[in-house]
Amino acid sequence: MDAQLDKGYEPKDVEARWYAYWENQGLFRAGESRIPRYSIVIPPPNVTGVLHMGHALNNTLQDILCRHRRAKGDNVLWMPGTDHAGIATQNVVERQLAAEGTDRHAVGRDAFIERVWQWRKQSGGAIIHQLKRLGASCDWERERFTMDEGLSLAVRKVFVELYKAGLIYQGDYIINWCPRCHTALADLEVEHEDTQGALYHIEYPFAGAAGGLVVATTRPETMLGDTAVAVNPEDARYLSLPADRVLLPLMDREIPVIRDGYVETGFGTGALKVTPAHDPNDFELGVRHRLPMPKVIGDDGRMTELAGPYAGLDRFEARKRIVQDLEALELLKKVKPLLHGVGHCYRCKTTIEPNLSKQWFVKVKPLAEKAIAAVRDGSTRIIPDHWTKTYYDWMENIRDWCVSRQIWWGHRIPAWKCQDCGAVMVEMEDPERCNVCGSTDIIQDPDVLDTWFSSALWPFSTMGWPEKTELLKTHYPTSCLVTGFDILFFWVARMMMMGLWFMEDVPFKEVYIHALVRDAEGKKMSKSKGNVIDPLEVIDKYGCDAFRFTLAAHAAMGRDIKLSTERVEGYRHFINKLWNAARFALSHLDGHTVNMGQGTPEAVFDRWILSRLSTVTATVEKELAAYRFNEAAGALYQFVWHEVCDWYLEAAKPVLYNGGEREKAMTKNVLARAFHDLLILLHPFVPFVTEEIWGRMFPEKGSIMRAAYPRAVDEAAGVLQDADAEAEMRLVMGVVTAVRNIRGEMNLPPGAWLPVVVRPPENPGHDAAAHADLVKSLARVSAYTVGPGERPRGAATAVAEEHTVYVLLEGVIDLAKEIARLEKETAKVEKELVSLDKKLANEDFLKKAPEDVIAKVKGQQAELREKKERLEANIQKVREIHAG
RNA sequence: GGGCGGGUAGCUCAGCAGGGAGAGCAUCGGCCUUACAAGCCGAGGGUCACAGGUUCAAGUCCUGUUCCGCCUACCA
Repeated sequence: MDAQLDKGYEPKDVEARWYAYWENQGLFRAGESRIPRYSIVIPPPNVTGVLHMGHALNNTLQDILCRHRRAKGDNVLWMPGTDHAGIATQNVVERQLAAEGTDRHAVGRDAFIERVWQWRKQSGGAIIHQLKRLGASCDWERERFTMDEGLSLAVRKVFVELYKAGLIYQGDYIINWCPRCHTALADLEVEHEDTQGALYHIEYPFAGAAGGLVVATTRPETMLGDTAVAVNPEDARYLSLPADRVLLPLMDREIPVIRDGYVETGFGTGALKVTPAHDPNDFELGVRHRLPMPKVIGDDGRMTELAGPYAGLDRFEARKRIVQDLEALELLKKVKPLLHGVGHCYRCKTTIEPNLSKQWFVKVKPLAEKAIAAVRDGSTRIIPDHWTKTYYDWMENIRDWCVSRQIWWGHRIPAWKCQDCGAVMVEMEDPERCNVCGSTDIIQDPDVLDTWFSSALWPFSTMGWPEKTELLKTHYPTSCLVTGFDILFFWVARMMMMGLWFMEDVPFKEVYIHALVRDAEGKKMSKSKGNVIDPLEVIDKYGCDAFRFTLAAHAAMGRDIKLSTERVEGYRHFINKLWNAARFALSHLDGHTVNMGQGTPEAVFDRWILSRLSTVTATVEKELAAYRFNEAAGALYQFVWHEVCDWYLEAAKPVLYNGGEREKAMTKNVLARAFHDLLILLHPFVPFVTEEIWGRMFPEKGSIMRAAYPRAVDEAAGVLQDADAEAEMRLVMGVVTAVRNIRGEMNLPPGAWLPVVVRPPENPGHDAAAHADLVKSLARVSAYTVGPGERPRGAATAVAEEHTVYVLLEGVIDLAKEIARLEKETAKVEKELVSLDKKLANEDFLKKAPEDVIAKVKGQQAELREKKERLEANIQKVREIHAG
């Protein structure tokens, strides 16, 4: 491998090459040891899915955690896979069939399912490849699919056991029906959207009396299925009515007027038409008042034969016709525009039809109780904490979960019904005859289970449950779940319930809920808005590492990420900066036998960078442990760019170029050590570029993934921070910055070498002269004099770290300009000083504030006073010269 | 209706346990200084949404107001 680096970092081939290498070397494989172990199960993307920003963020964060723990020596399992996405996948294949001019009914159930498997084989794995492009270090050899044999067995066992425990039942209830997908949906799967509709006021004439009751509805077409009109028993308007029955218009059917406290007197007319088969509340009323429940809207969204003259019409067409007909009969009294929430299918956006139907339900209360308790007692911690409340709210108000779906692709419900005696059998083994009457005329329920039913088992079904596998023993419960809040209820809550019930332990110790990725304007990305940014395009254009670092750097807790490609571009600069720093380092390290552990560094900048390195190591550790990815990324960014590149490399240059052999070797050791540790720290965030640099810099060491993680604290040496080195460097940097500042403000030619004189305070903590060479090279100083004495003539002045810095400019200096500059600086100091003086003049402050705070403020005050005095003295001097 | 999050520099956002307001980008000035112009060196820029309160001290804690976003809910 060539040790020289190209001038710019070219991610493309680097990424492909290293990913293949990692995979081939088995570096993502989970090991056997139990302790310490770290495990995460991936939120399985839909098998139909393509990688979007949500996936990219989600998996980048998981990868950072996993690579970090792996580097620290933990046995890491990152379990990958996909779910079978029942409805979505079926839709895909049905579209294929439609294109061929056929449909699933013509093809038949078995052949259709065969087609789905075929599709999955050909194009179902797309997202897995895309996750690899992202650098995800999943243990791919363990990849699972919710329709795999083992996971299907788990689903069956769970269904059978819950059924036998009385926690799964079948019944006729109102469910959410998608007429397009032709299936029931769970309450969660309905998206409510405010829609501009209308409130139609319709008169139902009294039976055998004049006048009528006016009801108000947003869905006039449901009136065909009305079996009552309800009013509030307290409603003064309706206390006595001319008749207790009304005539249902258009249907010529008499229906009763019932009285029920559910009806709001304030809404509409206070009279509610009751359609038990097509509205959840009406259904409740229907049950309470024993009303008939005719279905007038069929499963295909068309009116049924019970809809009389409207039979066969599409539900929306029927609405129009009914409104027209009512108008003609002069029974339509009013139409008022109304903005109201309308449910839509989360898969196809079709308007949901509440429909009476026989479905399977999970009785979730008993499961939810355990799930609530586990979070309350801290067995599982939700981060950030405020989601805990949302979790409780939902769990505490949970309603039974409709799990049957009228589609073909999914886990078939293991229930058989005897056609002779009606007995229902739910068993692990397919029954051959009725276990009550012995009849062989038994039929399996045609429905399949909600995909989320199988996803709920993911943390243990992927590890081989119901077998008691080694993997389960080692890695369940998992350490952490990383996910977006959009599936907190769909998935997280349900995993908690199932995990606790079947494994008798939580599925994960911690749940980290991350933000949503939005577009630059803060809008949710969606295909229909056309504002989606394709992660793969971003990776192609800017490189995977730049993209990952952008995501990590913006993954602040509890806040959404507004992503734009400009930002990624900015972080590409960072990657390039790192690359070029490494290029520089390599040009000096190449051929040098590095003894990183040998010798004690002497040069102040060497000691300083190692001290800073230990600080950033500790910071990364602390922030990652708290899921503050942005803080960890920010600390690394700051360190690489503004400490290593801006100061360390520049400080090291004179030695590296012109130093003696011994000091050169020492600095090279430190340079190598700094990169060694830094690359390891950065690797979880930017795996590719770090591995590439590592390979060139330490070719004998193999993959960076096998390297020993740096320590923030050394057991033997204790704290690795070097306070003296840091203080000395602060002084050097202060003087250098002061000189540069003067150079800039006075518009001096940047190339010019300037003489500088430094007047130290009476008791300087460190000798400013000690690092004269450093100051000279960093600030382009020709002659550097430190010591007491008069103010030099014709000098520009600055104060740094209690030292007065004079840049000698005799002959060139514009004295008026210098006075202005110093006055500006003084004003700044004064402003700060005023607030400190005020604070210290306050007796309450002195009495009540903690001592360390007072000491700190006093110190600051003294420092600023000193600085102010020095500045003022110099203004005075310059004035004298100016005047004279 | 209920809940949650947010309003800090021109933009995007940090600010974790109250103690001298920060970063990146953008802007302005100066530089092709032998790792990097995807760069270097400087500079300017904020009534921390508004109003009260607690405190020696509030961007940070409390109350209210307002605006924005999201989730949730059976007023047809």
